Amino acid sequence: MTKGVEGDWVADVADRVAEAAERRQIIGPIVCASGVSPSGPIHLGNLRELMVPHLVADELRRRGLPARHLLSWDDYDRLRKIPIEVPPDFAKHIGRPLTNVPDPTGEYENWAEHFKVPFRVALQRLGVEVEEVSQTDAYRSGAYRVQILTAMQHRTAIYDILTQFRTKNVGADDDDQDETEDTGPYRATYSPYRPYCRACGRDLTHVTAYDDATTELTYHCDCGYHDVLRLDAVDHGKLVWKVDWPMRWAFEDVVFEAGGVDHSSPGSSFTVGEQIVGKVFGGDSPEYIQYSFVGTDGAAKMSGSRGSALTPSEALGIVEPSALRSLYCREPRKSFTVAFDEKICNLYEDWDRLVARVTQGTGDRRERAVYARSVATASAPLPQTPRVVSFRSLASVVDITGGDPVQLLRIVGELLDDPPPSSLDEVRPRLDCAAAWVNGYVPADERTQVRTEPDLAALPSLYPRELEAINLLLADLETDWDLNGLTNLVYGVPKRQLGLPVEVKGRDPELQAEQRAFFTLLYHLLVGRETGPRLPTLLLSLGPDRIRSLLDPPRT
RNA sequence: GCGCCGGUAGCUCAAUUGGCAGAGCAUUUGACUCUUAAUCAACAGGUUCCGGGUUCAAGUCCCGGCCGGCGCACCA
Repeated sequence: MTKGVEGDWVADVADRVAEAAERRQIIGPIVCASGVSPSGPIHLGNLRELMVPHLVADELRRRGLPARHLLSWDDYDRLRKIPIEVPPDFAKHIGRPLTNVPDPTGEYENWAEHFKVPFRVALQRLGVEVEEVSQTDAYRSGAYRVQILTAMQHRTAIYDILTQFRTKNVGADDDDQDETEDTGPYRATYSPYRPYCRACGRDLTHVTAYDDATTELTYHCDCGYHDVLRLDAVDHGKLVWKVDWPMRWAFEDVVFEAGGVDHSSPGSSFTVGEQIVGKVFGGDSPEYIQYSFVGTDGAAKMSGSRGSALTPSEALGIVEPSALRSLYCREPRKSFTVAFDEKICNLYEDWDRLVARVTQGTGDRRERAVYARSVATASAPLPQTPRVVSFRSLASVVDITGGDPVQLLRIVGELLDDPPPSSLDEVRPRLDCAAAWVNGYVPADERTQVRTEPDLAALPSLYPRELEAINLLLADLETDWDLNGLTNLVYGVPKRQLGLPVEVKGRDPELQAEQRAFFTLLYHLLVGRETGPRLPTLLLSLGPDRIRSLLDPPRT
């Protein structure tokens, strides 16, 4: 057996899962399952639903144990609500399966696909390999027909299990004692199977009768339609969630699955499912761990149906895949946030520090584990930025150069040691992340905006002394066109105006005041603000022509 | 009502199977021709929420509280 990674929760869970697989005498690959409803943008919280089983499956594979990672798309779920940006007439689709609702943008074949596609791309970039199962396909093809009939046979038992956990009285208000004696009105007609109406396609249906002998199910729909289905022949509905989930455990022989806290509370789907899988489907419940929400910034939870939810694709636009993976290596029970604001710099610093410690051999066990799981999967390494420049620096450089490739290459060369980069590809993808972040997430008033036109209001009214300073600057602008030369030049101009030799150092108050005034003048004329990036860097990135056009425009 | 997570330096958080409580930012001091969240070095910073218990040893494990966050209760 190959050796896996040790020293973290993933290894512990993998131990448990491997033992369970052996105990259950599973032959063939160990199934780790994820389930996602593509009802809205699939956000960074949902990604944890994938990443936790992924890491476990990946650890099993590292140990040489075959593992499958299933992604069940809950795309046969009903459309529940429509986001504000969608045309209101989509309300008519509420109650229909997500795969039966058109994509509002018209881009993809249906509503579900619209959200699946970008998520798939993100998974691929993160090195997460899954086998997708569409619940729509599974239900419609009759794959679960036997399980549905089984559930209907045991519908009263299912009702009683559900009742056991109920704390809110719905039917008769007896006390909690005699659930099995419950004869409330719901028990007699309870159906764990919910048909989609064959007239209107929605699930506003009410099951009124079921005949065990013929498997004939009678329902009526709020649309006015009445109908009878034979469940052993017709596939036009699904099991309710709390039954559907354990059914899949049995159907797929799931050995590991993770769930959010909302599924893990008592009376919620997992605790209920644990009983149903055994009593109804004769299967085992999977090894299970719960995970907490992933937020952005301070928000502890993101709602999938709000516009503010940020997705893995959006995150991957600004965070390198390995750095993002490293976040999901944290204890699943602990919630964390992904920074889209300026804290993203800390995120990168933490990641760079971790990489440095591990590659220098000073990292501890846990750090080595996080590193190992972040930079590669059992099957392949993830792409890395070849030469590391701090994200903060890159963002700043992108900001002041406006992304100009020539300027970028030169300044990045200044930031790197030893051999200068031959191409910007050496700092990609991080450079692209920094650019995307600056352009997409930094508020306009925090960005450096170089004037596009010279300040014609200010230029003519400059004091002679200010004009002189600018002329001194422009006269020697290209004499030493590099960071050092420009540094000496900008600091030297005020010295020359004061009649001081340019070599003087030290802190003459008069000189300092003069320098400050000069800098402020330049900032006003170049970027229209009191301050800005370090002047030498700024000048370097603007280039002589641009500087001249802003400081010494051709008079007309 | 039930469940989960958290409470550690001024702030944000680390701390592996129990093993000398640690970083970043901020503060202070010094250096940098110095203006921007693109420097460097050093000093300082603690009753780990409270009360018990187990242990040679507890931030960590157990019991009981307090405070905060999130979730669940026949919706998927």
